[in-house]
Amino acid sequence: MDAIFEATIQVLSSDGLLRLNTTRIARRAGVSVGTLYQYFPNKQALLFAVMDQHLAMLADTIEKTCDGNLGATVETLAAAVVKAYLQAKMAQAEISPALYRIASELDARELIDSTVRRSTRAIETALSGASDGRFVDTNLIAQTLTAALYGTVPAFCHKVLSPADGTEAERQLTIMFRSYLVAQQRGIAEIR
Amino acid sequence: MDAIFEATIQVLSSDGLLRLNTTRIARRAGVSVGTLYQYFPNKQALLFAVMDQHLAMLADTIEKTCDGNLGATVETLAAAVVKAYLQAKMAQAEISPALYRIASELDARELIDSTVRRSTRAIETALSGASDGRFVDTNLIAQTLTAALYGTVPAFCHKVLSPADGTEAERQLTIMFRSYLVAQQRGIAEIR
Amino acid sequence: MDAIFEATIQVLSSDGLLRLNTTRIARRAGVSVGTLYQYFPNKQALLFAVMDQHLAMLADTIEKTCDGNLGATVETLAAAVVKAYLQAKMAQAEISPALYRIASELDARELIDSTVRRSTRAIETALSGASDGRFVDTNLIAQTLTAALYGTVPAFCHKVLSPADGTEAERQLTIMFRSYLVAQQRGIAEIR
Amino acid sequence: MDAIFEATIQVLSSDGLLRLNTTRIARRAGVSVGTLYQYFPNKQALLFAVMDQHLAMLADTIEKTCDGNLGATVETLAAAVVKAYLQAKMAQAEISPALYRIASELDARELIDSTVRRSTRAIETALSGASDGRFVDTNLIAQTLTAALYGTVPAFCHKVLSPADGTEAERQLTIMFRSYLVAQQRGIAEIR
DNA sequence: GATGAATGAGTGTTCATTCAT
DNA sequence: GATGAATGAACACTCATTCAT
Repeated sequence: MDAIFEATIQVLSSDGLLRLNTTRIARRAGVSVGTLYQYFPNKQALLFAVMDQHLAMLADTIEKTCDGNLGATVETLAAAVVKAYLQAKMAQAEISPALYRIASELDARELIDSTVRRSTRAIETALSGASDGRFVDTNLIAQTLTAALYGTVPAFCHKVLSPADGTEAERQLTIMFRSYLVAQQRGIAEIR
Repeated sequence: MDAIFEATIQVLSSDGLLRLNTTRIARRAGVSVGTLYQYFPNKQALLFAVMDQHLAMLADTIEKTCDGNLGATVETLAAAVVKAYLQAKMAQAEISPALYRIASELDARELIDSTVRRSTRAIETALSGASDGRFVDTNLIAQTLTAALYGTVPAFCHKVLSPADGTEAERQLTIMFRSYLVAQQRGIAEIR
Repeated sequence: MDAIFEATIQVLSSDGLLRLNTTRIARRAGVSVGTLYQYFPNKQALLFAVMDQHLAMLADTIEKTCDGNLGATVETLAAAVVKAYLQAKMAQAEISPALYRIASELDARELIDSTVRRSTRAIETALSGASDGRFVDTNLIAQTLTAALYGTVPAFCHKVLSPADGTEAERQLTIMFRSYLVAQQRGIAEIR
Repeated sequence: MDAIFEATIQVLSSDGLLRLNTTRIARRAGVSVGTLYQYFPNKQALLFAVMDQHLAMLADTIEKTCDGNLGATVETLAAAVVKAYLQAKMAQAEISPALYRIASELDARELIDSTVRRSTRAIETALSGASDGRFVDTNLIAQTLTAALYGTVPAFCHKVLSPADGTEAERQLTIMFRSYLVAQQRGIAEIR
């Protein structure tokens, strides 16, 4: 069962999306196709489940980080979120690129949206509760950060996956997010 | 020929990746499968060509924008790049999501990398030549901006595609890039 | 055990021949597949047994009716056989169409032949012992009646299943059989 | 194309319903599966088409015979219909039993009903126009004859298929139908 | 004796690709 | 150069049957 999850990732990573078929997954998992179909009604459902698990983990990570930084400064928050997200990604380094290949295969739109919405909400809440926070449109800012986070990291992917570059990526993203948030605060100040 | 390109995009948009087969593409293009195979050695090559066209256009856009802003301030540059990239994306609004679906299908890694590299180089050159520029690691900054640009926009995709939200996305991204660049400049100042 | 028989009929009636699989039968019968296979060596044997039961019942019905009408006139006999057969069929109205679907699935040829032979023999005996009987080829006539009986009723099937039409079918078949037998008797008379 | 029709019948006859799969049909027809699927959208459609062809031929036969015997006596009509139907069946001796196996596989109900209805209507018209005809309920009688014809012959099937027995079967059925019709006419006379 | 998870051969169907016309 | 019928390998999925518990 978990073996099937694991096998799906492995096959996807090593053989690619085109060679990802139920027989191969089953063989790699050390079971028969029949067994696979006893646990998942069809291929789509399996891929969906794998996606779901990964995305839920990412959203959890961000939520926990945000919850743990209520009352902190926005700079601290930005650093914490970037760090947590990157760590989560790197912990599943092999899975991640594979999943981006699945995502399109069938309608993960809903799934992704829900993950993004959870993260956006968590970040928004954290920004609202920041010790030094004050933003005109907290929701918009949260959306922007989420998009940048979820989008930029995969774009960085091959670089990010090696520890050294991961650290560098974290530094740059943190600087970017921090300066963006500060700019938005200053924006308010300027408006006043 | 261009009809085939066009048809590929259309089929992908309307029927999805799963129903994207050569017969359908040929029919939509108003030619026979045989004809299709006279222009492209195989399906992969066709998809590759379609991808290539789109990515080359994006890289061209960024290069032109960078070339056109040599000597400008980094703030002007940031705004110009964001604006140009978004405009290019929105001009091909229908194509874009379709292509992200293709990208995984076959090894577009190389193709994407080359596009990203072209853009990174162009941005790097522009930053070096900026009237107010001075950065410790211009290349790293250019990489970060490119990743954020190429990654964040698709993540924003469904929002970005409507003109109104497109404008908002542009504003936020511009703010983010500007503040990031300024922060990096200040970083140098602080180091001194 | 009887539950399995019952379940087979039910599944066949409600889900159709294509969805008739051992797992479904077992579940409907409230037992496990394993249990099913402890009573029947394979699916074929199960279907065979179900068929057998039904056909044996039909043959029994005809035999009993024939035995009970030894010495009666051929007209009485004809009426009695038609009535008995129709009653037996209608008593198992739901089963009957289902079984005709099974029949082809596996070699029920032998089974059906044996049933038909039993019925033919019973009818032949009854005709020979009829108070007013005298036929040139009793066996041929018995065969014809059996074929007409076993064949026509299913052909009538959807109509026959409603009581009203059942009565009408009975009337017509009785008339047909009676007049056929009388014609055969008259044939002998004419030959003399 | 006709080769596929032919192959379907052959496979059905020689290998049985259970071994009737598209691959086998294609191979026997001397084409590839792909070709088969270029002419028939799916297996069901193929079987349906084969059924349709056969049933339409039977209904045609009966209609033509009835049309050709307008104004004849009911006795002549009965003999003609039985003869024509048997000839049609025997001409396709191999097909016939095979098709009865298909019939149940999927919803041929409609198809069969339509054939039966066509035949019933033709017989009814012929009875109405018979030179010596006069029946209380022509439709009911036509229905009964159709059911007896369509039902009894297959029940006779293995016997009917050899010429000698075919002749005997024809004699008996003719006697049965003739006497049935005469009995119905007499019924009217008696009522008067 | 009962269970039901595991098996894997077998099925219907699709689709990239070829090649005779 | 254009065509599109033909191909057949490959896939998702089913289900009769087994066997360890």
